[in-house]
Amino acid sequence: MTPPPILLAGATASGKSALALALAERLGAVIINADSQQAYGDWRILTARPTEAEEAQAPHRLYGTLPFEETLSAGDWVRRVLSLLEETRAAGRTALLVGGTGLYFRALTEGLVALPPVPLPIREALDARRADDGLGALVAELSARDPETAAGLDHANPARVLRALEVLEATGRGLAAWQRETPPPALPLSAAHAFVLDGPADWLDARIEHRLATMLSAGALGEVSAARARFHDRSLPGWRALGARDLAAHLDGTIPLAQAAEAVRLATRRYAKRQRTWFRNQMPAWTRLDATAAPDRLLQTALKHLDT
RNA sequence: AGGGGUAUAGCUCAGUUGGUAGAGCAUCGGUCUCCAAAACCGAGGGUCGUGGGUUCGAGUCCCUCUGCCCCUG
Repeated sequence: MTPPPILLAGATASGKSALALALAERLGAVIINADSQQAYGDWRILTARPTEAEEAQAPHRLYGTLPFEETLSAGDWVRRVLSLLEETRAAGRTALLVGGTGLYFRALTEGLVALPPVPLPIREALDARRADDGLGALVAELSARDPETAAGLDHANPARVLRALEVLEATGRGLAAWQRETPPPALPLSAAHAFVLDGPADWLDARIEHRLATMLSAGALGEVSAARARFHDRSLPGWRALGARDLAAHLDGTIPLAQAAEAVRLATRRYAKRQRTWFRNQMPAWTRLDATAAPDRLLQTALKHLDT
């Protein structure tokens, strides 16, 4: 019988890739990416994606496959993961999902509304209206047409308001109505081993700083430079990777490297904070692993939890 | 050395004709049902460089000293 999938979440720079690799080698597992940015083919150094050498040590899936112009929505990710789970099960291997995108894990383990994709023109039209008329007008419209969804929404948050409207436009039904019919999760927590790798904030800060230096000396600027030459539109999804725009600005000659590096450091810290808040409050049932433990010890602890 | 300027939150700065201080960023906490390395919400924090003076009352006016910046020698 195939062992249940293992889920490993952790803030950026917490050391989850290293633990995942050690676990995968030990268990013969297939590592599956659960990180929105490491999916991009054009980023490797910048997103701390596993190196080719590391990828050679165990099978890696969903890394570096996404085009720069595209995004990997939670639904996209779950669909791809489901077929990969099927594949690993058929091969009799353990699936090891590793990443820092909390929403992906939630969609997988708690279920996601079965909504058809929203046509791009609808989304673009709403973006344009927001720019012209302002968010307030859109909130007013939503409140009038779909009061139920509007009632439970943060009216100051453009992303939420736009999402509610685009669903209404595309399907003729309100988001709240759809959400009542959320199907059961594809992979409930009870059918998996779920870990959160976490350590103290200052410990993580030091790791972030150190990793940034490593990235820069490993050629992060060259990577950004290549993207800069190919993708002129800085609003493309691929440019959302932390540090991409800051380093590109330095290459543009707009800001000195030290300033760009500091901006990247801050952005990364803020991101790590959001991740830790999510893990702390949205994933209470996940088993905590002490990220500050020595690698061997960390591996042993994880294996021990898997035995039971 | 002389002349001028400046000193307010961790940082950059606002503080109107004197009425015991604000913003942005940072920090901390939180939200999150598919653009999520996204998009948002909230909170804490300042003996206003030092010592004196004027005044009912001084970040705000006057003087002293100290630090920093500019100009002249």
